[in-house]
Amino acid sequence: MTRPIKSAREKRDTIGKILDAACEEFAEYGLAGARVDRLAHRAGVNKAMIYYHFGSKEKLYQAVINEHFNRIRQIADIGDFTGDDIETVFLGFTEGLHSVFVGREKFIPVFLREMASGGEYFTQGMARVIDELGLTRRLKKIIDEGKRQGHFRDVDTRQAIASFIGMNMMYQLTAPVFNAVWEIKDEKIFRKHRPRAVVDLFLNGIRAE
Amino acid sequence: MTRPIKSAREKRDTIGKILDAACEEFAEYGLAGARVDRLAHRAGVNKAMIYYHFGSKEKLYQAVINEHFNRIRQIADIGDFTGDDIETVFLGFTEGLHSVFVGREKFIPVFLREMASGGEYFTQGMARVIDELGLTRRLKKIIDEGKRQGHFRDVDTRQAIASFIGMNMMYQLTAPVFNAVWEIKDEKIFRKHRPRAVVDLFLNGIRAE
Amino acid sequence: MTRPIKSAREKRDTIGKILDAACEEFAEYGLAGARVDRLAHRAGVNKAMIYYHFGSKEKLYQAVINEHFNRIRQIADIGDFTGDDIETVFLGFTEGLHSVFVGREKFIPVFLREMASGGEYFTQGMARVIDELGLTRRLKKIIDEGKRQGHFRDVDTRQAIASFIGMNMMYQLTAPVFNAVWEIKDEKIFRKHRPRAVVDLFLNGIRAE
Amino acid sequence: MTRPIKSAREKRDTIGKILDAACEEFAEYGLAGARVDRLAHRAGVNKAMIYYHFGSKEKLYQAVINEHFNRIRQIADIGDFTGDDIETVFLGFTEGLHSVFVGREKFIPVFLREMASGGEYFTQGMARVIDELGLTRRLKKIIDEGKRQGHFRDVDTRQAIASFIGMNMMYQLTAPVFNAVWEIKDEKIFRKHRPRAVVDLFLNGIRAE
DNA sequence: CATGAATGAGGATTCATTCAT
DNA sequence: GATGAATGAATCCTCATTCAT
Repeated sequence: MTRPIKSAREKRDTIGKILDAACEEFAEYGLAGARVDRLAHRAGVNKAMIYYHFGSKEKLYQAVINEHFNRIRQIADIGDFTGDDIETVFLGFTEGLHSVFVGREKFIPVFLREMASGGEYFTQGMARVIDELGLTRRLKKIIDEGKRQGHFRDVDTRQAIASFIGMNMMYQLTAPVFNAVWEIKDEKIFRKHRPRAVVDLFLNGIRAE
Repeated sequence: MTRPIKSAREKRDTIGKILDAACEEFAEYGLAGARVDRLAHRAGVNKAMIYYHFGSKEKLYQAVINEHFNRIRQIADIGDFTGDDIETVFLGFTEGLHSVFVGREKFIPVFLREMASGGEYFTQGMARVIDELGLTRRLKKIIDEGKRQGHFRDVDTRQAIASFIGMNMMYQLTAPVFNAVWEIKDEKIFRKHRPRAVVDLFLNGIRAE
Repeated sequence: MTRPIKSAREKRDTIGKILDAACEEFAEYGLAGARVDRLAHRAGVNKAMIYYHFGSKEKLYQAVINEHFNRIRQIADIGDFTGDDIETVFLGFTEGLHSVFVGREKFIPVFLREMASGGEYFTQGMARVIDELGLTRRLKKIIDEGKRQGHFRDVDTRQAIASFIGMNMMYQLTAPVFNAVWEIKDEKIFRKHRPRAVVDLFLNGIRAE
Repeated sequence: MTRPIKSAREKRDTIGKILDAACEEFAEYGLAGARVDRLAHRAGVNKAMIYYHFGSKEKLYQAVINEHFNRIRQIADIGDFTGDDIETVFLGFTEGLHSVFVGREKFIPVFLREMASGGEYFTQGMARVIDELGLTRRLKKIIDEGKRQGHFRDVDTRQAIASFIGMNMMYQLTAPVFNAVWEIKDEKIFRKHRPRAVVDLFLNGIRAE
């Protein structure tokens, strides 16, 4: 006789609904501006459930961030970025960097605000995740290798990485403002062409003649 | 009997103290998280004075942003970015972009948070200021010119600009996290070398062989 | 197939565990301060069980008090306080008064708090229990008798009773504070000697020379 | 030109009103049962003022207790309890003990509940206050002296003190219940006669024949 | 009986803003 | 202009109680 127990899926439902609503709420208003009432309403759950499952607004906030870190981790193996064609390799990196927010655009404002407050927890989490993704090591290795083999000019590797990351992330993070300022009206197309444009510029920038 | 009247300098003092404290407070906590009590304490003035001079927390916030926009404007004419040497010209742009926050590092978190919330007021302000600086037009003009004269490859001008801005701004905006993630310990030196590295990479990236 | 049914003993176990935990919880925090969650945790039972068995926090509270009244009643006949030796008789009273809390020290704070709130239910319950014990009548009778027979001075009987009760109960009820204030470090010994000291003082106090 | 500043009296007014209302509220409901809303209403002040002046419900509670301690201290010198007539001396002690709550009957339930919860702060406060009053030392000294001079029997001094305190305090603290249980209907008269009755019983109890 | 989740009515506390002086 | 106190509308969080299984 099987006692019908709330399935894992149903359980996740309430918690999941809260997490989704939380990400939206925090994205729109920030931790301080988020209202638990509104958040609960958004999630369609009783306010007290938030405290039952997460303890406090802050802990819920961290849960949202953790959840995102975990999702990033799952992207980790999207490609191992190896291969003969250097262009393909860097396109791989670019895709990796872009995929961090794809499908989770809601998280971008949360990300920016965390940057703004420079929270320990977030900084460390980012460092850990990026380390796990191996981005740092792989990028460095490939560029250093290229320099040694004479394919790349003798640029400062760290500066090159900083530029590569900046080229890739900045538009993603600031698209709304960027579009307004630079009057980009065909955002979709612009986004589609972006990876190739970035890799093209970057590789030509460091390639030895 | 002389009624002691506060001098104009002293007057500005209170307002100035409030603005400075406000920038810090908003930087650390954001608009929603900022506390008028704490802000007043920081500024060393009575809380009611804030309302006397600025009317409300939000208006004070806008005053802080406006003040920053005005400072940027004053940098506008730092150089007209003309000259024969293309490298010098782009170094000029880079300096311009960097100077936006130099000496106003406290404002960066405010900036990031505004990016996050995508506030109309801020977006429009940014657009206006950048337009006034002529950054857009000048950059576009120079790149297009270069392409026409055959100095530059036939890259997508807008993508190139997006990359150039990203290279320049990203590190500035996210230095604390970036340093942690990429283990940059000599930030000062790294920052000093950054403009040259950026311009070098960018120009090599778009230059025709 | 035998359906396993909880035995009466096990049944009592849950109810008993709840009552014990309740006494502790109410003792430490009072009715208003008691938390049903914590109480359930203390008892090691599911919170809903408390409502299943007792209906509400208040009813559980009354159950705790009732249980204590019942225990007092069972002590009632510990002695019938008769006999020739007046000292033995009063020692009997003293023992009776002391036994009210012996082995139920946890109940003392509940008792004090009830005193504080002067609840009808409790006051009446106390009156009934004490009446059943016959304390009032017997004490009064013995003292009045003693006065008539010339063994006792012509003291005000009610005042004498109030003093006798006070001497007996006050230390019991306030031992922790009393010990701290009067620096009593050998509480055990002090308690052991207390009954004799009380009876000795009291009888000498009312005895005719 | 005198700037009219809120007088000390007026200042005390709000704080004083809160303290008075708090004593009542805490007396009736205890710390946990007290409601800040109701308390504020009782005091006729805005709820936020409680937090402005006291910080939290708990701190207000401590303020109430402290205030009472301070009042007790001010009674300290009501008499120096010296003189030839031993009866007068002990009447002095009795008055001292009674005066602790006279005019502050509202505080008694607070006192009882503190006894119940055995809070460090309270216990220590009581010890300190009583020490300052010199009750302990004086009582002990007088009884020991009396024993040495042969006026008193060789009773255990500490037990005698415990009895004396019990006789004096118990009725005060538990009057409502005591009256109900022992059917005391003329409380006023009973109270008036109490000090003499107590001293009479006590002195006869320890006096050498 | 037992359990984990759910609910709704509070309850403590905060905070932008205003007022009297 | 400057100050400390006052105000009222939130806002976070708790808790007794109930429900579905």
